[in-house]
Amino acid sequence: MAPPLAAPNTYIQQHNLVEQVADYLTQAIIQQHFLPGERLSEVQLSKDLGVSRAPVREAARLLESRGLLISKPRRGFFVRALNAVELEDVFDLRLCLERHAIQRLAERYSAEAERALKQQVEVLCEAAASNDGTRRIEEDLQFHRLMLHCAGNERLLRAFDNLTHELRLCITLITKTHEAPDTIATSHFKLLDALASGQAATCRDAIDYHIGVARDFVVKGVSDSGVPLP
Amino acid sequence: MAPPLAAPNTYIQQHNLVEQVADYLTQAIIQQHFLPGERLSEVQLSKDLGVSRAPVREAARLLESRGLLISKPRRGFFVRALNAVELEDVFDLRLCLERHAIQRLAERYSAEAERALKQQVEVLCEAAASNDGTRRIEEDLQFHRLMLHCAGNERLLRAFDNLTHELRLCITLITKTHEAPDTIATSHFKLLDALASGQAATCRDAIDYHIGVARDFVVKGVSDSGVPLP
DNA sequence: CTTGGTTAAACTGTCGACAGTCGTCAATCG
DNA sequence: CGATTGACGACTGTCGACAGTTTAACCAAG
Repeated sequence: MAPPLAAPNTYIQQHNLVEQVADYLTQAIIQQHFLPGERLSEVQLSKDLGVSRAPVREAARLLESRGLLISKPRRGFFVRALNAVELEDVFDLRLCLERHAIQRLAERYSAEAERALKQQVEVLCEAAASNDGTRRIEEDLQFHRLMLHCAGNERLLRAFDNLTHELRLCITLITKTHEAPDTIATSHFKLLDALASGQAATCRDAIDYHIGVARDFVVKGVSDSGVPLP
Repeated sequence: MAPPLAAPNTYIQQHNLVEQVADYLTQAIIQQHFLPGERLSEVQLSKDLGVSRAPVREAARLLESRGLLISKPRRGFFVRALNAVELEDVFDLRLCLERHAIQRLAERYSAEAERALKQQVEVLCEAAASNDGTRRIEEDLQFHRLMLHCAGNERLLRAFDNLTHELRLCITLITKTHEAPDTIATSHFKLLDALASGQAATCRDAIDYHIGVARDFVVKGVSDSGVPLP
């Protein structure tokens, strides 16, 4: 998939224009083809994608609700730029959600859930060994998403998905940096061990450490590169 | 404010049509002028409100992102109907968020925050003594919103706001039932006491009990009236 | 060279219209 | 009599256009 468009109407084809435009915009933003703080022109996007402004506007509103864009009245839509405080808040909320999820999951841990999670860790390990930074991160998020799914609260999962959309805003900044594959493997197996133990405190400690490492990693990646302040 | 419209264009006046339509729809839904599961006709709404379909569609998408509406492709927008499981999930997530918030707040509890919360409890007590069921609930929610605000994580507050939108879906069902004013007062003062104690465990127990009571109250109210299943 | 005001271009917010699709209802067939 | 199919009607998805506002450029004055 290659968002930046030369000739009009290469991707957008038929129905569900809103969803297609939203996907296009999402990819373009997380791949930083649109920079944080940049203004998106509705007419320009319409021309580039070969659609009218209506689906573009609705897609933009969708992304606004996901925190990828912000709209200023009579000004248009801008790519969201996370500052340090907001990034801290995002990880704090992620900690909140995952703590709760791992506790709920521990209460109802099944062989089926364990099997699914182990399988995803294997997929993640395989991705971790590759050079595709984006895939590595996506599979990592997918593991956590699966964990929240197995926790059995769909609403909790939705909140997590909303959060990951914002996470992806600054994910490209860390796709370059490699984390050792075995580090990733052991770090996730520790979560599985904690779940298998069934101890609430063990689970909490495990997820606290896990998210803490991830947060430091992203914060470091962001501060190492040039970044925003709204 | 009285959403159900007889003559066209009584409320909607000038700019910010999307927001105005969204407010109108929100009020109409939580006051059950549109019933759960009911289909909303874009053209009908356009006629009633005296605006075109574009702002109606965008407002509907906004409410969809808040969980008040759901869209079925080529079918339109429908008022969301929460079933028992989803309601349980909502309160579980609320517990998750408020547990985290009260812990964070306890870590940074200031005289200023205490004053603001106490003031809101007083407002709530006054509302509790009144006969306005909706106001009673809104002031209750406002107290919790203030608590999350004082916790210092804007993203956490946003997640809570999203959740309360869904809560309002079934709030009208319990506005009729009275909870004794002194019960409401003491129940919230207990939260303040827990915060003042600075003990994490005390705070957690207090919020667990508080949310548990609220959940039982709503669940009972819902099961007492006729209700949904998607 | 800077600064202030004025004008023009570009853009957003909104509107009405058209085409394709889905649901409904009635007529027909088994 | 029940099921199937066809046409009709209503509605959504999308489009191009207009009006008001914001932004940008340009010119003139200090």
